[in-house]
Amino acid sequence: MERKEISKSVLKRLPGYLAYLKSIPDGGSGYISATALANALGMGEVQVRKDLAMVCDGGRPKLGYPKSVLIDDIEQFLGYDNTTDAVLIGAGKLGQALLGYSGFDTYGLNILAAFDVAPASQSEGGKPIYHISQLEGFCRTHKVLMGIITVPSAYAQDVCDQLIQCGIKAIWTFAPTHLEVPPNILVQHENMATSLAVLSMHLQAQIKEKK
Amino acid sequence: MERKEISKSVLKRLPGYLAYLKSIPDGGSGYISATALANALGMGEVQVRKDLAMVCDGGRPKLGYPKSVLIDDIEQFLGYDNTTDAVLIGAGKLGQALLGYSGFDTYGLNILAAFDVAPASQSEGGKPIYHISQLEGFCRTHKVLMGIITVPSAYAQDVCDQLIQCGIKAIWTFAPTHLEVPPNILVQHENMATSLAVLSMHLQAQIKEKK
DNA sequence: TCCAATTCGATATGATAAAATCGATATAGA
DNA sequence: TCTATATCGATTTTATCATATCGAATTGGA
Repeated sequence: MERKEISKSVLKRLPGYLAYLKSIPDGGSGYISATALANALGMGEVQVRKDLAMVCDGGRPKLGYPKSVLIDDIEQFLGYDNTTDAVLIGAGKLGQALLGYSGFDTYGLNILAAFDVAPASQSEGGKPIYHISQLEGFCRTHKVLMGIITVPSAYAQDVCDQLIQCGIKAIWTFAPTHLEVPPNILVQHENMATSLAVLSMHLQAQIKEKK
Repeated sequence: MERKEISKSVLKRLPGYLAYLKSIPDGGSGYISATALANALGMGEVQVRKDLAMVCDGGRPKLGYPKSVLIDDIEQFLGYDNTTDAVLIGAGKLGQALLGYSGFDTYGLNILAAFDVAPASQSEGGKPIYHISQLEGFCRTHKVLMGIITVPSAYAQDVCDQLIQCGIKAIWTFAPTHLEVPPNILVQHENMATSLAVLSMHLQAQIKEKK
């Protein structure tokens, strides 16, 4: 499957398909249809089919797609097959939670080490925690391209600048603040505030409705 | 400002404006223009203006919006002024990190307690951790409407069903799996997998480009 | 062998969101 | 007081995404 331009919205749905495909047992025909996937995940079947067509070819009428091939294709497309190394800045509670989470390797993410201004606990979940001053040296020698920011908002921009200085190209931030970066750097906000906004809006609507 | 139908994409941008507005010092004219906001956050000025028009009226030509009024209006719109109570299920590392995070009260979220099958540490960051069997009683007495799921994927659907049983109307889940719920329940995925997908896609493109 | 059922793939339509354009208004400075 | 300018607010245009429709293909059973 050659690589096409893909829209971000398709990209964001792919992990969902993948998780579901992996969750169903191996028995049965070994085939899965777009229709079945759509029903299971509560989506439109056309959308699923179009999404799958982006990453995989060889869907057969009446049968669907071979499950194992489909899984492989999505994983390959998402880059789960070759791991990317990352560093994490900010070894607070959230930082340590991420550092200790063992599930990232299935997504092809490997957090090499954490950095902090006060590296209290030396090693959390097998991963080392260094002083922030060692960041640049570490990134250069390991050719790290991704940085994860879990520091308070006030320091996020500082850390962000440092990471870029170290040659980082992609930043995953949990700080609820805007980060100013050059155009070739990608910033992905894990924005809890937006999620909460959506949720509380829903609750407000529900409460209002009841009156 | 009366409440209109608002699109989800607008809703998701509002916290960003709010965070920026709060971050700038109080000095100056006390006014902020949509143009200035757009430049600061790297967005189109028309979009910002339209978004603000949804939640606030009284922008004045040549000056912009009064900053303090704007902040209040957005906060009120997002429901940050009246707190919503929530329970958290799964007191693992991530669960405890969320439980101990003190920043949620600024978003109007108040996590009352956590529940787990094995409530090892009794009380994390001042919040109690109970056994899962006490969930329903607790939710009923406190009239809790929001649940936060931080259990492994395998148990997520179970927990989700229990929460709905307890009268929960909105669910915030960190488990990377699809949840089946009745139509009146809102599920908000904090989907780390999708964020990673976007990031790793960017890195792949960058690496490819360099060749 | 033939037919019905199901699914794929492509095309067309519709909805939604972003961007551009334009006139109106109020402010600041001359 | 008058004029130039910056900003708002509304309208229109464009682009993007989601949904619906239709024909082609293949399988499984009659």
